[in-house]
Amino acid sequence: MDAIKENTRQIIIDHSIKLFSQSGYANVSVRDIASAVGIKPASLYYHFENKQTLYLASIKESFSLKAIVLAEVLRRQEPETLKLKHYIETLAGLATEDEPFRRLMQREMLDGDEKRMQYLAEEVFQEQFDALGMLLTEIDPQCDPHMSAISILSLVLYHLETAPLRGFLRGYKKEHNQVNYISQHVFNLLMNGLPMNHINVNDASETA
Amino acid sequence: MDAIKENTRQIIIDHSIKLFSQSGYANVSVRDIASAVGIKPASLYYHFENKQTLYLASIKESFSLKAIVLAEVLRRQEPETLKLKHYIETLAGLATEDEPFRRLMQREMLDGDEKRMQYLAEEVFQEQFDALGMLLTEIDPQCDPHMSAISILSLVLYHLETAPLRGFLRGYKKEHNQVNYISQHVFNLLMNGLPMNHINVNDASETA
DNA sequence: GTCTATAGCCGGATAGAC
DNA sequence: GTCTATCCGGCTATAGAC
Repeated sequence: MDAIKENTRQIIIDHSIKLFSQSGYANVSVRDIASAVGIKPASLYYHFENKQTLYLASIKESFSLKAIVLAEVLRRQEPETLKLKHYIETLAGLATEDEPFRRLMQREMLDGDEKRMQYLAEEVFQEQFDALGMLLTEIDPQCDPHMSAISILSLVLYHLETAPLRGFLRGYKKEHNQVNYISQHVFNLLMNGLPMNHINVNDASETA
Repeated sequence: MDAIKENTRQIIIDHSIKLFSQSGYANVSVRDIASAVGIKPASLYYHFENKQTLYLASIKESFSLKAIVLAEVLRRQEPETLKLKHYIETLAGLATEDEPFRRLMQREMLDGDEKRMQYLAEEVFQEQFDALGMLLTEIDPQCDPHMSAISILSLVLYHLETAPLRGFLRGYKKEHNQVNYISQHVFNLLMNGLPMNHINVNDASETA
């Protein structure tokens, strides 16, 4: 183990991830970060050119760590549906245990400029997104892998994203934020849809 | 003909909604808003106590308009599955046509404090959320209405939320952001689950 | 590498004329 | 109701000592 001696630069990034994800870029000052690290603001500029550079470094770091884990799950040799189940569980686990990461993602969807989006898509997510799409195509050869992949992600992540609001909505239980409960619900939905009599489905296709 | 003369207060709110949803609370200055309206910053303080008050007024205004439309759909006398189909289409339509609204929601999930969350949950969303849950319970009496309702919302809204990133991911097509395409995909998923070795895409050819 | 000190700017908000 | 003028605090970033 040689990675024990963390340098100041890494410590700064760690604190930045936490602070930026909690409050967003504009609401975190260089003073805040320096204070959290335990140095003076001026010292920060020895390690990073400016605030924006530090922010980008934080995002990159935070994102690439998760990518590795998810890619590994998709590479396993397992039956498709089981692999999907494990993927859902892993995704829910990662998103739950690392809330800062998830919030950074949410913020990027709102505030990320084109360049950053393209960078994230191509350099970070593309590979696993394709892999997930391929898995879904194996399960259903006629599916639209792009749409279906996003649907998987949405089902898992949106539950966590809306947690602050859901807590005040009727019918809320603590289990609704637990990895197992969410995974189970999502997997069931994907396997069976909303359980119902499929007799009348065609009625619903007509439009006035 | 008395509603034609919009007062300054309303004009300020309209511009605030747009600006806040585009850039977020911290990134919009009182000067920006005043400039957009065409008045001086000081004049703004005649109509609103401070920036925070103006922000809350904007949110409330923006949210309550949508609530009415969705509630109406759920009150109709229709077969359950058809009602669900219409709800999905309406939700997708609202979220697509009013992007500022959707972005304000996203931002509230990230930055809203407890008080604001509780206010939104109880005063704005509770009623329709319950109604949607009841509809889902009719479709599947054994479902968890809270989880299932969120799943519906997630499937529709997450596609739009991730649009900026998806555009750079392989397999992306323009249709993926269209109301009909999203509605159809979500409805099919809910009816049949993932392994849809099945029916139509023919119905999607309708023009809304 | 980290500090003190400070430049220079932009933010929210107020006072008071008209 | 809207204006001009201004206060004051917080922000990013830099200069230069140690």
